[in-house]
This record gives sequence, C-alpha cells and structure tokens, in this order.
Amino acid sequence: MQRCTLYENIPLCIFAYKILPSLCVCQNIRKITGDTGPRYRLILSDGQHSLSSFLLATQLNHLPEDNLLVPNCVCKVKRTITNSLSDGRIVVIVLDMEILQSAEETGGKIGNPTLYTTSPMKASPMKASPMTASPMKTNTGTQILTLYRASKQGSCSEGVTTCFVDTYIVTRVTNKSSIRTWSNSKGEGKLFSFETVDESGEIKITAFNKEVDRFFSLVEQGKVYYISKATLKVANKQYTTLKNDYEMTLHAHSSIVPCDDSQGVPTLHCDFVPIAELENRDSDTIIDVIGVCTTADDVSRITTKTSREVSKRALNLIDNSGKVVAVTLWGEEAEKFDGSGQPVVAVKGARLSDFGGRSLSALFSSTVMVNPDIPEAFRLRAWYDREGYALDSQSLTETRSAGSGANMNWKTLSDIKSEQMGHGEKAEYFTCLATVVYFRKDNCLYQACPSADCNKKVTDQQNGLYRCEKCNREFPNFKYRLILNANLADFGDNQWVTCFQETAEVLLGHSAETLGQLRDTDEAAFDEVFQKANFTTHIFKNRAKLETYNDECRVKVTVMEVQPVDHREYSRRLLSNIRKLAR
DNA sequence: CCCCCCCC
Repeated sequence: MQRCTLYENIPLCIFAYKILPSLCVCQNIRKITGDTGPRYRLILSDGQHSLSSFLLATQLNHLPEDNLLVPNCVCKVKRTITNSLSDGRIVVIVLDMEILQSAEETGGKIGNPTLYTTSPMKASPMKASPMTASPMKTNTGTQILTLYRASKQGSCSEGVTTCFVDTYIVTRVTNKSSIRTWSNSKGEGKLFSFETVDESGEIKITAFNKEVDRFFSLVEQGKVYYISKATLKVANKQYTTLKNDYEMTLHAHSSIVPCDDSQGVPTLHCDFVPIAELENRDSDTIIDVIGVCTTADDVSRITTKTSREVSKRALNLIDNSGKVVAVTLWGEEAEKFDGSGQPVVAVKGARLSDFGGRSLSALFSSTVMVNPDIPEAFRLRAWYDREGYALDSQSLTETRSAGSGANMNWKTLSDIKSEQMGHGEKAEYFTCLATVVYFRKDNCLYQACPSADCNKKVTDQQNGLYRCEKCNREFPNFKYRLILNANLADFGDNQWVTCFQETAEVLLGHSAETLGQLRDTDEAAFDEVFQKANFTTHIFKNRAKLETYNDECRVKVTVMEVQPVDHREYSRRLLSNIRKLAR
C-alpha cells in the first residue's frame, strides 16, 4: 500500500522546511467568509520575503478574533500542513502558532519584505529535511485541503457536497457506535459510525449496509488505522459535536487497514473541567469530566416525549475540587455500567445542563471510560481513597430545586451573624461579594512536608533536615504552604476568614513557593504583594462551621474559592444589597 | 442513505 506522507504532497518542501518552526512577522491578515464559517488568510514574512499562502486552521480563529494575531505582530509558526492546489499554488495551513510580540511591542512594519513569487511547480524537487524530526503523517488535514481544493474549483460551493478523499488517513478511533437500523420513506438500512482523531483534528466516519458488514468488527475503539478512499461531505452541524466541518462515508472501494505503527497519532485527548468549575460554564456546552463515582442509581426505563423507551442511569461524580455532579448515562451505556467499587469515571464530550443547578448528560457522541488508564484517574483514585471519601462534599446538582445559581446561596457578611450560619450540625456554604481590608501577613507561610500528598508542617531539625511526623520521615527539603487569615468587608459588616493554599494563592496572585522565596530574600517585595492584594474585591465562596477553640465557640469561615467579579455580577450584588437595606 | 442526544 502506498502511503503518502505530508512531504510527498508538497512540491515546495523547501518552503515548509524553512518555516518549521520559524519566527514570522504577520504582515497582513484577511477574513474569508465561507459557507462553513470564517477562515483567516495570512501573509507572513521572515523579514526578507513574504508569502501569502497561509490559511489559519479554524481552531486558531480565536487568535485574530481576540486581536492577538494582527498585522506586525511577531509569531512562531510551530506546525503546518502544506498542500498544493491543482493549479500549482500551495496552501499552508497553520495548525499551531504562538504570538511572541504584539504589534504595539514591535512598533510597526519590520523590514521591507518582497513577495515570494517563485512558482512552486518550478521549484527544484527537494527531499524533506531531516530537521523535521517527526514528519507529519497524512491525516485529516489533507482532507481539509482536498475539500479546500474542491471548493476552489467551484464544486463544493456550487452545491456538490461530496468529494473524494484519495489520500490515506492515519487515524485513531476514539468512539464507535453500535449498529443502528433505520426505516423511512427513502428506504431502510443499517449503519454504524465512529470518530477518529489525528494531530490535525477529528472527523466522524460512517459506514452503511455492506460496509457495516465489512468494517464493524474490524474497527475498535482506541486503535489506529489507515483509512483510504472515503467520501467527504459537509457535516450537518446540527448533529455533530466534533470540531470538523466535514465528515466521511465509507464505500465499496474504501479500505481500512489496522496500523501497527501508532506513534504520533494522539490518543483520546480530554480537557477535563474540574467539577467545581462547571458552575461557571454555560449550559449546553460540551465538556470532558472525570471523577470518582461515589454512587450510581439503578438503571431505569423512561419514555421520551416521542414515546420511545430508553434506559437511563445517573451517577454522582466527585473530584478533588470537593464538588459532586450528577451525570446521566443513556441506553446501552446505562445498562452495562457497573458502579461497584466506586470506579473513576471519565466522560469525554458530556453536555452540561442547568437541570438542578448543574448536571451532565452523556450524548451519543460521548465516550464513557471506567477506570481509564490515564494519570488523572490514578491521581483521583489516590486522592479519594486517602481523603476524598471522608469529605463533606457538596453537589452542584440539586434534585429538589431547579434553577441555576440555586446553590450559590448569596449572603452578605452581616447574615453570618444574624442567621447564625454554621451553627447547625452540617457546615453551611455561602457566597459573598467582599473586599479584603486586611491580611494577617505574619505566619501565613509554613514549611510543609515535601511529599506530594502530605501538607503536614515539618520541624526544622537545625541540621539541614526537616522532619514530618505524619510521614515519620526526615527530608532534606520542604515546600511552602499558605494559611492566610484575611479580614473581608462589605457594605454592612466585616468578617475574618481563612484561606488555604489555593485560595490564598489566587488572592495574592503568587504561588506559595514564590512567596516563601520572597519572604526569605526580599522582604520589601514580599510586603508589596500584600499591599497590592489589599482592597481588592472578589466573589468568595465560603464554608461556615461552628468550632470550639480554647473552650470558646465561634463560627469559622473558610474560603473555598475566590472568583473575579465582573461588572454585571458586581451591580447585581449591589442592587440586591440595596434592596436588602431598604427592607 | 443516519441525525436518536432523551427523564426528572
């Protein structure tokens, strides 16, 4: 089998060689509006020459849209896919780039570059340089170019929605459906689909009827295949959560061959969102989540609005943010799920809903993994078995009261006293808008055990060693940890609160390690950190609990989370406070 | 050529 590599596709490989990775000046950027959303065409220069053949991969559209990639900025082009159009011109898709200097910093035009006009077809053939240590494999990026070429020739834009992918695609299968059948006015049949990923992106591939028989048992989740001669068509965005404007269909001449050399083809990549963070995300967004399944409902059958019967099962997942969220699995996924032993469960591509505050629902396109073989899962397992299991956790999903923000429990500082918050058996959680008016700077840092999961204070043995009683060990080093007491104020009252490591780091804007170093080496700079952080206003999410200390009962308020306050939230809170005062 | 993403 002939397998094309990227460089075999590039007539002007000398050019590709020159730009990878390379510093470039963005000379110009132009928005192209197409059927499938905006694309950005770039003119990049190396100071001497410029080339106008660059097309920004859509996943980088935020760079120009956030005004980061603008004329005269300096950038580092890290990854590209280059291809030739039928007329001999080339297009270089920029897959990864980094903005190094803004246009303000460069202060205008750099050099006087001349347009690089050598026809690629006339360039002398040249082998790809060994400097490109990991030559890109032919991939779905090529397919994008194939379609790009098709659209250039006018076929796609004039209503022909399919074209032929005639290069090989080395790709990893990330999600495979079961076989489904359909029957409608146009006929009936069976199909299955799977999703694939390579370093340039992801794409869905569907097999119908005969191709189901040929390929269903061959295609396995997680494995890598060469796929050739599939038909490309514009994806119906309504039905896909994948980041691709196209999808593919297998045909009689298509082939799928398992690939032994799977190096360089990415495995399923997840961007796990901490569960506590889900509160701040918009509903209906698609996210990846991982957590320990503390409890799972029994599977149940429900009837949908369209009178279909379907199995469902809700799980509760907790992560080391201490928050719990409910995740609903459907159909076969719900039936086969086994929650015994409190497994770590990861769901890639779950949909965030605002039901009961915040909850998650698996989609057909979601991948549910039980005890996945990834570092995040091992970390969570260790965390849960050590301490997480005992946590007084709080769920984002309220089953009794609906409505987002139901568990924000907004309070003013005077409410803490007037409502005797935290006096009950359970800790009480509340959110407030407040300003730091004082930090107790002394003793806010302590020397803690350097082992990864121990934060116990160590004793300086004065012989260069630090002893941790909990680990019963001596170490040649320690790490700094923060316990910071702060006085918060709002319009009506003030309150002492305690911030541990993470929240203190957010408030002070520096890591405990940096602060420790500063305190030891530059006390003036250390003081300045506190001065800067003082009188800043944030949203504080807190835990209130009555504690006995030296025979004295008092409510201890611990800051669980510090969030920046935007103008909208700020005025909403102010308004709410004014109404409160008026009552 | 499918396209179902549900329920409290």
